[in-house]
Amino acid sequence: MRHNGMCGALNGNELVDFAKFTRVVAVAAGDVLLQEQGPIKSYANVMRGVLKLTKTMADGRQQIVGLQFAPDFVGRLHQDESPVRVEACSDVEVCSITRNALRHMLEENPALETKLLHQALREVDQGREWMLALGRKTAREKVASFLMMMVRQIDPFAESNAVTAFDLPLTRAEIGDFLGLTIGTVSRELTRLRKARVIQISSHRHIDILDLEALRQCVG
Amino acid sequence: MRHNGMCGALNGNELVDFAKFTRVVAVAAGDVLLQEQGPIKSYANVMRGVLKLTKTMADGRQQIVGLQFAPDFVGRLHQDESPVRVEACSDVEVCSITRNALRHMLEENPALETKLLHQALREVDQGREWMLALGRKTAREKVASFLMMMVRQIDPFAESNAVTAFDLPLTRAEIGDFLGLTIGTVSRELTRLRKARVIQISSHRHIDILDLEALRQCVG
DNA sequence: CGGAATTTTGAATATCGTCAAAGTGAGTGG
DNA sequence: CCACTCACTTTGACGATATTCAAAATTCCG
Repeated sequence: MRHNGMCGALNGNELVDFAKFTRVVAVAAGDVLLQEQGPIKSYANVMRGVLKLTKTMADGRQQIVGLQFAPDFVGRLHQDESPVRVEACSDVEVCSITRNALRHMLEENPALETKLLHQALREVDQGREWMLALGRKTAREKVASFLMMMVRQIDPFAESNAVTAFDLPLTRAEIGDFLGLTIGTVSRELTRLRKARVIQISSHRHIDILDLEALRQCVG
Repeated sequence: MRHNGMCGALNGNELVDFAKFTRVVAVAAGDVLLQEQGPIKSYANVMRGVLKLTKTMADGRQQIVGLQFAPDFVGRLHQDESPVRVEACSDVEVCSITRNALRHMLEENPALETKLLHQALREVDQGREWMLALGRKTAREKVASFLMMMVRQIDPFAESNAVTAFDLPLTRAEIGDFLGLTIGTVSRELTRLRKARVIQISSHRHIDILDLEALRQCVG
């Protein structure tokens, strides 16, 4: 069920080519892979860690418009400038490939384009899901939806009674930038969920889901 | 510069095939082409008119997550259920094609997949642009951004001093659903822009842009 | 011309933002 | 190992923006 990145479209020989053209790059938390409206010198695949895609207004207001996990493809195809800033939320490893090498691989390997189309369509769907949250959900529902998204990232088929635990890849400020809320509201709503015994929070980053069904109710 | 739909990828013979597999369908304002989570029996291209893509919550709250104009492709590829409801805002003509016929055409014609990838990437970009608006812009900025979007739909390169006029394809309620606002707030902000002599409104639907530069200032 | 639908406008309210202060935890260096 | 610092988070009081609900006005269409 889970998609498996560029490499999944390749056979033996192609994987050899792939290895020739790509290299693994370590990216530290906070490093910027692409600037908003900056040139796209290379593309990449996330191997490990979390990237955030952000858009910023002239006065500094910021919105996270996407999160990328392994094995997502990174970079805007068929465009010279990146429409978003791409920044590492955690330490990240990516598999980097130059524009030319990618173009070459696309020519050799039509299945790769199909792969990329699939990811683009998934990103469209995800974006629309979040548009509903941003436009119509309350702060409480937004925070609950975000937590549900994290749960699904761990276990797409989590049972209602499952107890899940994970570390948030984002700070409170980043969660706010993702949900269109301020840091204060995010913190208040998390506290509220904690006091309602829906979640448990350890050292700010670690979340235990105590009542997944209750969380589901909260998403609206 | 302007993209030209599925047909642009086809040569003479392929266009003949295309005509065999597709048929022009008239869709009245308010008609639903696809239900949210409904089956996708066919795909289409918008030939004329405006479609809205919406998502709805259990309690009826609604969000427009996309608008489609000619010559956009309609329908979620590689998925059996539509993630959005697709409804005609105005009387619309589409060029309809069955799933099987489209699959056949994609097999025959690799350039078509490239076309569809291009559109998907554009939709990702548009979605992200609106996520910024939904999450971070004020009501005033949202309404101004919407009007700017309409202007660009007419004339992508409108000059600062150009005087543009158009009919809104959406009701106030739909504009609200698009911007994550209530009908009242939309109306108030339009009134405000009118009183500031940035726009002029005739019979609710017709808009004259009196001061495009001022409108640009308002988008944030 | 008349009735329905849509839009505008107003008053009161709720939600979330702002600003500031206090609290917590991770990392550093003694 | 402890103390210190810095960044992040929590919490509180207050205020602004957008919502709700309702009534009046406008436009559309038969």
